[in-house]
Amino acid sequence: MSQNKEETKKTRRFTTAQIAELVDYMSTHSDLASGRFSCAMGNSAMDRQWEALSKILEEHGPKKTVAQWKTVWRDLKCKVRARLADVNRASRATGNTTYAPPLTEIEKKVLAIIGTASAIGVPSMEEHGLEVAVLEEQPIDIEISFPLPSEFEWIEPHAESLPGPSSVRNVTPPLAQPNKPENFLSSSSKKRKRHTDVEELDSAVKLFQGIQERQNSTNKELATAISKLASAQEGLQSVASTIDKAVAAQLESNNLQAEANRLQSEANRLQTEANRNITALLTEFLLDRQRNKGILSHSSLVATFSKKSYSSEYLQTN
DNA sequence: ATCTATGGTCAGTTGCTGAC
DNA sequence: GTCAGCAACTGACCATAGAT
Repeated sequence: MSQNKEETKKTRRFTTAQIAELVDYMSTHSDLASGRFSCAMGNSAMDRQWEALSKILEEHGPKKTVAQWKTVWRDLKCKVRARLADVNRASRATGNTTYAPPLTEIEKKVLAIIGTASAIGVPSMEEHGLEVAVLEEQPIDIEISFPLPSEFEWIEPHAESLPGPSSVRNVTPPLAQPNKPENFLSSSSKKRKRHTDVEELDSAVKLFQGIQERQNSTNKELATAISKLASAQEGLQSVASTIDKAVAAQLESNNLQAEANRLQSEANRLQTEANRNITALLTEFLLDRQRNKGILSHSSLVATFSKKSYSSEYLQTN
């Protein structure tokens, strides 16, 4: 029993220094914070970053496994969202009976990170033209992303469920709501509290801006690499075209060589046949001369050739 | 080519346990 | 008593295979 208890013994608590280090690391590694790498081999790259992060965190407190640090990060994000919900709830409450302490610097940083990663998407996957909207609307987006009392809820006419992540769908309609009386939220104290919330979130947005600037720099490097790759591909296409032409020329050469070989073979055959005929004629001529006792005349030679159906033209041309 | 079902993975949430 | 640690559960997303 005690052994079983020893197996399930919890590891020592993490320190504030470790949390600060964890949040700092996540603020500069948005892909890791969101858990989604958009590049090839994304899982292995993420594992390597988690390993590197766990080694960094070991230097500031108790040692934990990568899985444990993943859980810590997940729980941290969840708690920060809950804290922000508390702050918003307190700011909306009437009667000044509820109080929620303002967000700490660490919580603001976490909010900036998860705001970029889950509320509005991963910066590395941003679309053209999205940047301005993100920077300007981020505070409002977070401000209104928690349940409002029923009298404040704005119902979209013919509202339909939208596809996409729940975090996106939870984004409530704009503050300027049509057909709603202006004085629903018009008390001065509520305005002051809201203003304070916006100021707090402004600092979080500034953190996000820093992250996004780094991301933009990375994107520029990526674009340069892609451009180099494209020029290299053009060079390869030129080489491939040259190789195609060389192959076609070689094939044509092979065809011509085959035709030449065929003609040579035909010529050899004709030459062999002519040699054979000439040999036969000479043999017969010599036998005739032997029979005529050495008497050789031009008329007898022509007669011999004529008998064998060979004309004088043939002898002249061959 | 498009649609649908299925399985895997991961984030978020909740509730309980135990360290501090 | 507080809160980190942990397990279980749920839902969203994605890739893939099979059907149409």
